[in-house]
Parts: sequence; C-alpha cells; structure tokens
Amino acid sequence: MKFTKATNYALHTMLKLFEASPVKPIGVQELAEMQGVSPTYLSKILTRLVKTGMIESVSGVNGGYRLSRKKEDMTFLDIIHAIEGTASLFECDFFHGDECSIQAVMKEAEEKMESHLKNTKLTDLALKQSQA
Amino acid sequence: MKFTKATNYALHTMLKLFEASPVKPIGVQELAEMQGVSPTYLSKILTRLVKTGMIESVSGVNGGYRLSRKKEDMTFLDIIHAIEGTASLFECDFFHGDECSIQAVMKEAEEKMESHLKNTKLTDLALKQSQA
DNA sequence: TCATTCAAAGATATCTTATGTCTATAATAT
DNA sequence: ATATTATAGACATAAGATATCTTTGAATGA
Ligand code: SF4
Ligand code: SF4
Repeated sequence: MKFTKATNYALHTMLKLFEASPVKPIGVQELAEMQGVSPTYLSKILTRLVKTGMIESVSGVNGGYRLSRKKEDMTFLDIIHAIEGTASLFECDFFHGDECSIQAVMKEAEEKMESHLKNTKLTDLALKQSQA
Repeated sequence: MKFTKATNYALHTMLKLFEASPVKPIGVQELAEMQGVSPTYLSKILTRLVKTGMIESVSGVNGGYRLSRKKEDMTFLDIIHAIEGTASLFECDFFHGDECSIQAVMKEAEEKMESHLKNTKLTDLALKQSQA
C-alpha cells in the first residue's frame, strides 16, 4: 500500500513542465536526468499523461513534452489517476450486498484523500513556491 | 496502490470478534472458513494484531482469538496500521529539503484519509449494523 | 502424566506488480 | 537524407503479496 514511484516521477515532471515554457517542449532526456531515472522508462510514464490529455508530446528534433494548453486546472488527482488508475483502493473480491459497512468506511476515507487531491492544483503549488 | 487483502481479512476478523463473546475465543479455523482463506495464513495476519495488543490469543484446547479487553476504542486506523505498517504512502528516496510542496500536498491528503479512519471505531460500525 | 488441540514461527513456493531495459518504428526539423 | 526525438512492444529483473507446509510450544482435560 504505497504510491508508485511512477506517480512521483509524474508529479515532478508535471511541476517542471508547469514552470517551463508553455510552447518550447522539454526533451525526456533532460526530464529523466533531473530525476535520476532512465529516459525510456520515464517516457513510458509520460505517454500515459499524454493519453489523458494533460501534456502534449512533440516528435522530432527539438521535440519533447509540454503542458497541454487546454487544461489550466490540472489537479493532483488527475495526475495520480492517470498513473495509478481510478480503481478504488479497497476492492473486495466479492461484493456482499449494498449495506456493507466496512466497505462504506473505507470508501469514505478514500474520498477524503481524493477530495484534497482534487482541490489542489498545480497552480496552487507554484504559488506556494513563489511565496517561499 | 491498493490496500492489501490482509487488511481486508483483518477488518472482517476484528468485526467478527467484536460481535462475538468477549471471553470465549474463536478458533482460527472458523474465522478462516468464514472468509475463504487458509487458516495458517490468517493466523499469520492475526499474530500481527496480537502483537499490537488489539486481540488476545489463547493456545490449547478451545483456544483461539478474542478481542483484547483493555481496548474498547479500536479504530480502523489502528487495524490498518497493524497490518500495512505506519509508513507514509508517499515516500521519497531522498528528502529534498523541508519546504517540498509536492510532498506536503501528498501528506496532507493522506492525513485526511487517516483522520477519517482514526475517527471511525468498531463500535460505530456495530451500531450502524444494528440500525439496519 | 500424557495425549490432544490449538496458536506461533520459520522456511519455502507461487503469483502478481513494480520497475525497468532494449529494440524497432514513426514522426519532425534542418 | 539525416539526425533527433517520441511511441510501442517485447523482454528482464526485483519486490511484494499471498499463500502452504512443517515444526515448535503452550494450554487443556482426561
Ligand atoms: S467489505 Fe463488505 S463487500 Fe467487501 S468483502 Fe467485506 S463484507 Fe463483502
Ligand atoms: S516530493 Fe519533495 S522530497 Fe520528495 S523527491 Fe520530490 S522534491 Fe524531493
């Protein structure tokens, strides 16, 4: 029960892209070096972000990744869901009726976490850093 | 990023023990059958609950497990921590200074979830079921 | 005392997931 | 054309989850 390293990579990359130029893409080479991870692996992770429309990829010379221009309001939850999937943290093999109270408690707890992640956007983070 | 099955087993066992007699222990055989899991494996899980003092084990004939009498206020978080450990869900290989905003957001989110799990006790759950 | 019934603990096995690497392919700028 | 870059898929390795088996030790009750 831990967040994946892939999520960590995704978050750091997103923050970097957010702070960088919105037009000139950054190569995966640079992004990977920054985080001490192999470019091919990071690329694999970023592809998932591309598929969910959070970032854009540019092939060819001077290519790389940049934020998707359409979405200014990307939340932590968006990023995490793109990497970890959207399945519930507490899945039962069998579902034993509607009024299962154990499941109810667990899902409520999960929702508390998700709610906070949904309410925190990359923008908030950048703001926080400029204050410090 | 999912809760372990062991956590599921632990929660169900705790609820069962909570509803059962506080003196007469229930054998792991019965508890395991109830959940469709092997007795030896469940035993291994329950041992962790014993070590944290949440339940008591009784060896010998008519032995088994029963709730610890000392703790009437066991929370979901207690149980989960006993099984999954208490480490943060978002661990970085290296810690990059105090004012890391990414980590701050993640830990805050985690705390929201933990807070809810800490505020929900087995008692609450039993109450809920008697109402239904 | 002694056999029976249990949990505890350790060694081992299997399966799944995470974490990558390698190679081939497609797209793009110069 | 050629160099550069992302994409995709196959493959490899390591770690963790999920057990099983066997031995040990504790408690009971006959
Ligand atoms: S938590 Fe509820 S639905 Fe899930 S296995 Fe337990 S009883 Fe069934
Ligand atoms: S989240 Fe913060 S502490 Fe963790 S790796 Fe990133 S910068 Fe470092």
